[in-house]
Amino acid sequence: MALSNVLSSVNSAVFQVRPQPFKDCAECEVRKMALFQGVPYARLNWTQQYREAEFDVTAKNQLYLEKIKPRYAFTLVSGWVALYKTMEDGSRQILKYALPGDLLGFNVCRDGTATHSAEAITDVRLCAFSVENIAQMMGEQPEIALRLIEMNARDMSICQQHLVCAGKKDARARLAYLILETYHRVRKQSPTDFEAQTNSIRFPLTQELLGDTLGLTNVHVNRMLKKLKVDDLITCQHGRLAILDEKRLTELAQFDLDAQDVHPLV
Amino acid sequence: MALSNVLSSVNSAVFQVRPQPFKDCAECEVRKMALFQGVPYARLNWTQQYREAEFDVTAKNQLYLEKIKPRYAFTLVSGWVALYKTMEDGSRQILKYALPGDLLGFNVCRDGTATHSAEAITDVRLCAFSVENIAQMMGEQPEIALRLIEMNARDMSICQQHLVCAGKKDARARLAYLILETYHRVRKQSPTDFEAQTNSIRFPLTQELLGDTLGLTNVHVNRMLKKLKVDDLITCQHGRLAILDEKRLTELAQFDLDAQDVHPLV
DNA sequence: GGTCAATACTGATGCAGATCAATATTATTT
DNA sequence: AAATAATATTGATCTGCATCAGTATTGACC
Repeated sequence: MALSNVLSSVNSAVFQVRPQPFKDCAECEVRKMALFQGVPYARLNWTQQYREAEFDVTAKNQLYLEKIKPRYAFTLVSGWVALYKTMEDGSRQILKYALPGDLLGFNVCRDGTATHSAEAITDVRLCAFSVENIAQMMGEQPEIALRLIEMNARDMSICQQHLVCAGKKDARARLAYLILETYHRVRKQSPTDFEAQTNSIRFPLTQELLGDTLGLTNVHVNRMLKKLKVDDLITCQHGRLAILDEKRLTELAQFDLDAQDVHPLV
Repeated sequence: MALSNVLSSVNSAVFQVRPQPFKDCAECEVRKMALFQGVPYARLNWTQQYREAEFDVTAKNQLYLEKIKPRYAFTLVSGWVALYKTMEDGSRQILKYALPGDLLGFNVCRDGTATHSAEAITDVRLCAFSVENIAQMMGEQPEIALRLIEMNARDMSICQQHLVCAGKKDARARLAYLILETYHRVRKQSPTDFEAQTNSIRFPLTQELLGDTLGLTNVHVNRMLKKLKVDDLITCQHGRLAILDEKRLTELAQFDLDAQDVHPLV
């Protein structure tokens, strides 16, 4: 992706603020997966006050950009967001696809600028927290800090596994790994996007995005995807992906389901 | 490294318990870099009670192993530890080199088993916490939870940067990156291993270890290392590494010093 | 339904880094 | 100091994926 693409998005209107009033925390469909998971029901009017706004952002817009101070951290309510770092030559490495419940933009450089950029892959809805309020929020509610530690542990494990893929696996295994990881994450974090009948998930990732995630070219992703299809391991078309033979795919990918559910010792 | 190598280390005696009594937290040389950083001086007798033992472990022994329940989490007091995942073919991907102050073995799978293995690269000293006590410790002292979040943010950023290297950079840039990152980490976390005179650090990593970190063969690491030497960017011999031209090396590696110091929004 | 842009697909060729096979050097042990 | 093991170094060859250069298909918009 060209760098100009990123920069132009910033100058154009990125956010559409959702009409007030937005939903209460008590009615939030992702709270049980998100940062406020452990907050008792009776105290949700307390969490409420830290919510700044809800944003709806359409696909291909940037939520925040590397080297720029973000005004908000977000909980992703619905849709997919790609977090990525941009290289000097304008290409990018995708670090993670955020799914509903995930926390975005919480870690920054010492000067307050973002360490990476975030792009809406689909239309998304975001719950925004002003960066100024977060320290206070964390201090007042210890269960939030513990939940953050838990979410960090999971994210860390996922990142480490991607590193293993990049360092030690060939293109086909890496692709199979990403597919399986995504399949399991979607089932957990976005269950309405899973259809049991066909064992398939909504899958909005283009072959270029897959390449930017795996350190491969879109051309080579295409060839490996074809291999997985002709081997009757998956089907992938019209924005849906079906797992046809999870067992064989898991072996091929050296995918470890246990490592998807890592916890701190607390 | 062959898998048998790992397993044999477990069966042999791994730990030598250091003669009691061990140092107080108040005298600990790494506390200000470690998990107890924020604990007020007056309350260090409180942290004290959670420390289980001190261990001295000699180079090439394993501290804990993937898929096995560890009995302790550790703060590394001195020396270098490699954290790695083992592949089906017996090769390994090194995830991180732990340096003094780093916390080891804190994240585990749901069943309590380690997600990765840990090997002492040099002789090391460890401060051990029994896994049973950690939850209580974290609950009683909120500044410990916040410090953990901070350490997680830093580790996450480092892991993401390695992912970028593996996905987007050629062998020479990756090697240069690892060298610079290690150089800066050693200066901060193990200042006695830095010599300003020669701008050099203690560097116990073999070319095989470098390869296992970067997803390269030891043969290719050797060739790239030679390139960096003939270009007068570094010297590397007898367990020491000197940076001769940090500016050019930084450019070549696309190394970003800001990303070494990532913080949560608290 | 037609136009246009984005995405998917295919073939030919090139190269960075792996693999294989030694030899040389350095560190460790006796 | 000699023996041994570990690590480093070098050359020759091979290969997985990149690159280049298209064509085909799909989806979005008028």
